[in-house]
Amino acid sequence: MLAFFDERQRELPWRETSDPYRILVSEIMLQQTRVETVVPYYRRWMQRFPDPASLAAADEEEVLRQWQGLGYYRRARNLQAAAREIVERWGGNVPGDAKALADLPGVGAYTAGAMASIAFGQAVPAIDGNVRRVMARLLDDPAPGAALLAREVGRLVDPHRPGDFNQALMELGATVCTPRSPDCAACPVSEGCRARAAGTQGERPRPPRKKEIPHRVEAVAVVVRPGPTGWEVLLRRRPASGLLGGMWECPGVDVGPHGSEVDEACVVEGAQDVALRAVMRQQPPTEMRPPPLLLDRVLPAVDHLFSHRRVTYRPVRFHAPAGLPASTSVRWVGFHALDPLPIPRAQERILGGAEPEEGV
DNA sequence: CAGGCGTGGGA
DNA sequence: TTCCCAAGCCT
Repeated sequence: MLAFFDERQRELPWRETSDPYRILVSEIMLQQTRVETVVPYYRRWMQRFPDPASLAAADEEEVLRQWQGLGYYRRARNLQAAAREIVERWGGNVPGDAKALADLPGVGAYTAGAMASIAFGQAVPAIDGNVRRVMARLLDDPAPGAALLAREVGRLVDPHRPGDFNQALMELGATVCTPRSPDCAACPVSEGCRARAAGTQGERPRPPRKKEIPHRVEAVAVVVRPGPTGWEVLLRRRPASGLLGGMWECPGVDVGPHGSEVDEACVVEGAQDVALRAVMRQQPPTEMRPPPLLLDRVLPAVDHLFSHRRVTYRPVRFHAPAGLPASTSVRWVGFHALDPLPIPRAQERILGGAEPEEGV
């Protein structure tokens, strides 16, 4: 495995350093995310947040902005929380103790093992999806449990080069022992592979049963108004927890399952309703009258697939008068001043086709 | 332990 | 188009 790694490992930016912080950032970014996707994010991140102190001191909004497009945004919040813990509790140095690592927010069994072995040279296993698949095939076990995997990999890990060994196992899974059509001819350990001997490598590990993902329709209010430098749009910030936590978006509301009787009138009504709610929030409840929102037009639908649900956004554009106030969770932002705000992909697509053509 | 939690790329 | 993911973690 070590010879395989020495010969076949890919050149990756986080393999050019021994800085535990940099390795931590790469591990968090790589959770459920492709290497090719991570590389540019990693480079930009290291430019902006080169050490735990700079990350700890940053505005959370900028942290999320740097993460924009990577997905699973809780990782970004957790990473900043981890940086703050590293600064305050560990003097700015990532702790090398496996227990202390696992206590950091966003660091679970895999990441703690990866950090302990790769960054600190400890002979512990690091079991991710690749390793699970490789071991399931080597053992010809359709569903190896966590305890068995930890035991077996822990027994195999090289005490002199634990980090390289763990990465070799992952690299093998990523480039040779792939989920579909594994290249057994190129595998350095195919002779000891029980699934290969039995011809069952295509069935290991057993694929998990897939669940039906719900498809919802969401009415979206694109409320625009003339501003000093062009059109502005009303955005609200999502709650810190849950889907797209802390990201900014046009106000939207679920109006039912896709395929049901969701007609255009229903969409317009839902959008207007949620727009008014966003504008009215944090208003003096007494003399505030609902502001006039002029229906402009229904914009093209945007279909988006999340990890666990599918959403068809039905944006409707309204014009609002000047002078409506903002708050901590509601802002008016120029279409050409969206840069600093963390905005999810689907919202980018909605906003991309939402700016009025006419001048102010 | 099941389910929530993003995104983009390849088959 | 549709499906399957890809270096998991948290509740």
